[in-house]
Amino acid sequence: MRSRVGKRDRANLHGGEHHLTMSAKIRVRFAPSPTGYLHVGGARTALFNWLFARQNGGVFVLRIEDTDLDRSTAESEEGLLRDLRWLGLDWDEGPGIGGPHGPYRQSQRLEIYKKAAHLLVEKGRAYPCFCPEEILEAKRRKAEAEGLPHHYDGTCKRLSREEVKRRIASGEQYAVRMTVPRKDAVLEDLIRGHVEWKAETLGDFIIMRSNGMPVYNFCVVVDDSDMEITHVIRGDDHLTNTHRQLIIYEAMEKPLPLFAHVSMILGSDKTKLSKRHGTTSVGQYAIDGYLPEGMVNFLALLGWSEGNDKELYTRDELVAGFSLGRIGKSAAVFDPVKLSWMNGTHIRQLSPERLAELVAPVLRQAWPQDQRLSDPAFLSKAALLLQNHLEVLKEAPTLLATTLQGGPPENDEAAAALKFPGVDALYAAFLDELGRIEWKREAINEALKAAGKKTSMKGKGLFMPIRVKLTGNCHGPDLGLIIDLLGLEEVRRRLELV
RNA sequence: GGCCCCAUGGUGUAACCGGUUAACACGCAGCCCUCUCAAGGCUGAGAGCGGGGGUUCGAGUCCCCCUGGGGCUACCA
Repeated sequence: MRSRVGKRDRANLHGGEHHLTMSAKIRVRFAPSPTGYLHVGGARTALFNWLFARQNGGVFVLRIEDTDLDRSTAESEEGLLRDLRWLGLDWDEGPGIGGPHGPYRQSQRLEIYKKAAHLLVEKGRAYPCFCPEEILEAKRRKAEAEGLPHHYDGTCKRLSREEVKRRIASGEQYAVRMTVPRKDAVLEDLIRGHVEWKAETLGDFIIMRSNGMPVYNFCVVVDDSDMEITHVIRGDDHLTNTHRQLIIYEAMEKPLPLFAHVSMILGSDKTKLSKRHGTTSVGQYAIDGYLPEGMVNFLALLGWSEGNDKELYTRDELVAGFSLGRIGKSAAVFDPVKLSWMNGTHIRQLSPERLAELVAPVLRQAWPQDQRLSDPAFLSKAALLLQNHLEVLKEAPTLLATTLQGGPPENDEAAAALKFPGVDALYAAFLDELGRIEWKREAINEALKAAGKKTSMKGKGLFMPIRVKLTGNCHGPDLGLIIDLLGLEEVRRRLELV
């Protein structure tokens, strides 16, 4: 299905001005830093990249940005990969897979950055800077106090070739600084449209630290360029970084990718989404029994819409319907209530067998001793009974507790149902009917009706005593399903209990 | 402070190049279905499109200003 070309779709076509599009195969990347868990914002960025790649038969690259050695951990990286896999966002190149543009961890690409930086110095687009951090800091403070823009003053740019050579030879430590051209920068962003920065907004900035480690903005450009990324789809927080990156691209004489800056996800109070707003970790949602298809569906609609009323999507439908041009500009509030609802709709779409598979471990954890929970037929029936009641898998034990365990009336209302006149005759009649049928759902319902007829009970008077006697509760799933699940022996046991 | 981005009901979104009573979904209320609870169906309340100026016969949609929120401003990513 082709989506019609709207106002914003047209913005896509501006890509023609850039060098790296049309003929080249589409290549996108998700580049998280392994300094924590995968949060929903990152997941949504990854999803948009993945959808775009899959839709266009492109390549989805996963790159680990771990140049901050202090904060990056292996566990964090593993968690990231695990959660991405859980969401079904498989990558074509990256950790665990490899690919022609590796390595895919920045910590393993140090030589590449060094080479690139030296090349820029040789070309005169960057220069060594010997200024000690403390002095720079002091100058910055002073300028700030006076309310002036605090840009690097260019001290080391004016150094003579000989002096530079001498100081390097003498082992002096130095950073590498970009020479920022006196030229305004322009970005045609696929989502934000035309964005520009005045030249004087930016001073010469560092691309290699004096300890030899590259700086983020530099790595990104070197890697995206090296990995032949055609579309950089990333968070809004990188929009202003693009100014520096544009300058680096130009200095390196590398073709530009297209950029698409996606807005942030906010918490209920419209501030940046954080732990205090509730669960933000994708891994936690997995543990809590959300479905990846529910999560993906929900995330896709946070900032994107096909332009119609459709809200419930399968993965394939998302791949088919997605377009960068229809991503909105404004930040979106993460609404866990709607996520739960949406997850529920996806649970209802599952086959009872599939739901049984998913819910089995949760139930077994709640009742490790219950033998019935290893019987697929039993689980399937349990799933049937749960299906309209679950929003999240982990609710299953609570919902099933009274059915599985039975028990005395839970409150006065339930107790009252057991005192309806003639209930003992009803139990007996019902058990009698049950005893002579072939155990099938329709037959169970027939038996229920027949017992009602025999004892002149119907409606509440018929169902409630049996329901309460069986489960101790006057609310719950369809009574026929409960009886089918429990089986004749168990039903008999519970109904005969005095 | 400087620069950049954003702004439709409580929330997510829709409203094609400006032109019907601003639509859909979540949530909320009610009704129907029903043994109950859900699910499902239906109905309703809820925004006049952050505020103010323009442009126009006509603006949520274009322009300007303001306000609010967010981001960047580092030898963090």
